[in-house]
Amino acid sequence: MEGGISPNPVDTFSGEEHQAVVEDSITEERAKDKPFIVKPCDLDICDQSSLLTEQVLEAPVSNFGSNELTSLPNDVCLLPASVITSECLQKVGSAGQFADDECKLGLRIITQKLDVQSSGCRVSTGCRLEGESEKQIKMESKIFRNLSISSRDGMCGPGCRETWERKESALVRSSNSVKFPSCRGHMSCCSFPFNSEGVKIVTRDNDENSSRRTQPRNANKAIRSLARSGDRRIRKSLVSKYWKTTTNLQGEGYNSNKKRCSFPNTKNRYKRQISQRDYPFKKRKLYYCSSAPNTDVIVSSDGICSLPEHDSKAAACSYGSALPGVNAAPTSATGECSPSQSNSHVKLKIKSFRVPELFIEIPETATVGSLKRTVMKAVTAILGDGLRVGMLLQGKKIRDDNRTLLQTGISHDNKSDALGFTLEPNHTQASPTVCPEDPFQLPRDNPQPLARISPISNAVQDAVKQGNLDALPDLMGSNIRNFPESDNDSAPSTPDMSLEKTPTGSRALVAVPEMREPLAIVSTHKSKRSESLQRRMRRPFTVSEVEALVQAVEKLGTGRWRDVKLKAFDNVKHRTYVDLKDKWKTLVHTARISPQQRRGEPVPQELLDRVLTAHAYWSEQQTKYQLGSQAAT
DNA sequence: CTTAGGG
DNA sequence: CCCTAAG
Repeated sequence: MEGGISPNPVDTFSGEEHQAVVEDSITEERAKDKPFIVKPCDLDICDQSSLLTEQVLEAPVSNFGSNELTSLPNDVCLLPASVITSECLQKVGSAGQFADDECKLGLRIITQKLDVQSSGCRVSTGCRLEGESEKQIKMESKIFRNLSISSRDGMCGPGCRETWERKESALVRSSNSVKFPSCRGHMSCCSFPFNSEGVKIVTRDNDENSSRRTQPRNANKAIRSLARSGDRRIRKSLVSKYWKTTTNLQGEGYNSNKKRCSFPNTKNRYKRQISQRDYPFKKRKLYYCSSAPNTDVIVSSDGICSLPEHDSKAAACSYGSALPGVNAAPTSATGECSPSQSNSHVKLKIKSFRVPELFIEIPETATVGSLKRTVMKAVTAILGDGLRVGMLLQGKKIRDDNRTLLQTGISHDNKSDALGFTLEPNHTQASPTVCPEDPFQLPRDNPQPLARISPISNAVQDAVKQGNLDALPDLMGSNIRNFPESDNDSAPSTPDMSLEKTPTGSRALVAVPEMREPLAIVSTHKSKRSESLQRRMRRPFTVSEVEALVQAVEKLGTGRWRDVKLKAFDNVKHRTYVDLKDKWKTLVHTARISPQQRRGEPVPQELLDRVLTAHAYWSEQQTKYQLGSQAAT
């Protein structure tokens, strides 16, 4: 677990001095219900020639209690970890707008934790800076520091730990170079395709493993095409979610990190991307590493109940207004905190939310200002959409908001760990925060849940899939159900409970008073931007799909994929005509090889025969046509 | 945007 | 599936 992780929080600092500073400054604000202090401050590191340590830790921190930054409307926001991303960033973001139009805004998020001294605690603070535009800024010795405090390891769930481990990634700024040792725990990859002025920002999906692309291709079309058409879309990619500066630039921590991190030669690719500025950035699977739920949730029958009664109710209600219907149920035996009603109530304790990460990839030659701006853009872009809550049960995403908890399988006697909550971007909201001329701004497309989950086979998911299923052509017949097990693309359209819809949703989260482990990390979730950068999820063709394809091709031929699409796969968003063309290609290949060499779901020989037949026929037709046209000329 | 092909 | 060149 050492992978780039500093076992001792203090290691990330230059010494006890800083530790002390942090401690002191935090003490005042320390409060259980105020795990975080989010405060935009006028931290202008641009003119500093000294180590950031001072500015980051002393100046800002000291200001917390002194109201020196009263110029900002929301200069101090106390927020629980659960909302660090949404609320915090929003606050910060909005404040930032007021703070300084010159973009000399320093965003600082300090996590307060009571157990700083406890073993396993890690202290770090996030410093997100928004800077001037292209102006080259000299800050030879500036350091960005990421600072946050985690709780005791013992209190952290797996996900939590991972989160913190990744924190180790640091950004070290020294001399004229910016290093992004983005080692993230066990993750073995980091990429820093820095080249010129390009900047990439990508938010990494926590569930990227599930290799799911949320956005239906069609939905992306506009964007993609837009991008393709040579727009000024700037591609941002991932790099490191945490930018930390270590006072000891040459410190072991840094070096070790550096060693551990390989810097894949993404230069070429980056170059290409820059030049094209349009195509989805191909994220490597290496990035997909986290599969843990975003939250540590305890659904208990053992009396754990950290939510105030009203919150519990609210939460319950927001999950489908199911409980009201269950009236006769007796109070759970262990319901110490159970509401005074006779219903069976599910008691939830959301220990914390782990939010998605924000990766930023920026050339070493980029200016500090551009980096700041980049971060700001990313943050504001996310903020614009707000967040919504997602829910996982047994690792599967629950999309049907209308189901009752019972129907979904959540009952008062549920086992813990079954539930998971996620904060997802809520793309239904308009975002007014982004500057119009912002070159980094991306079009807002459909919602992109932060957390992807693996195929959902649950009945709960069926409803979600309806859209696609319904779209299937009748020729699919009864095989309709065989279609892509998980059409996650439909997720966005699912009326997930959103913060707006569930008045108590966000409030409840905020209300959690005893957040002992502020796991929340300052980061942005995946934005539309990244969406298009992600590889689509693999969706093997089902037999029925193959049949539909074959049938369509038999009739239309092999050169009219668009028509094929329209005929047999219209409304099947995730199958593009290119996909169909590719599939036909593979079908032909499959049909030609021996059955033993075939992989995947076996395609009935009958279909393969038809494939060959149709292929031969249409090839002949094409040949004839070509010969004919040649003769004509 | 579509096609057609290579990767 | 992705990415492109071409049309």
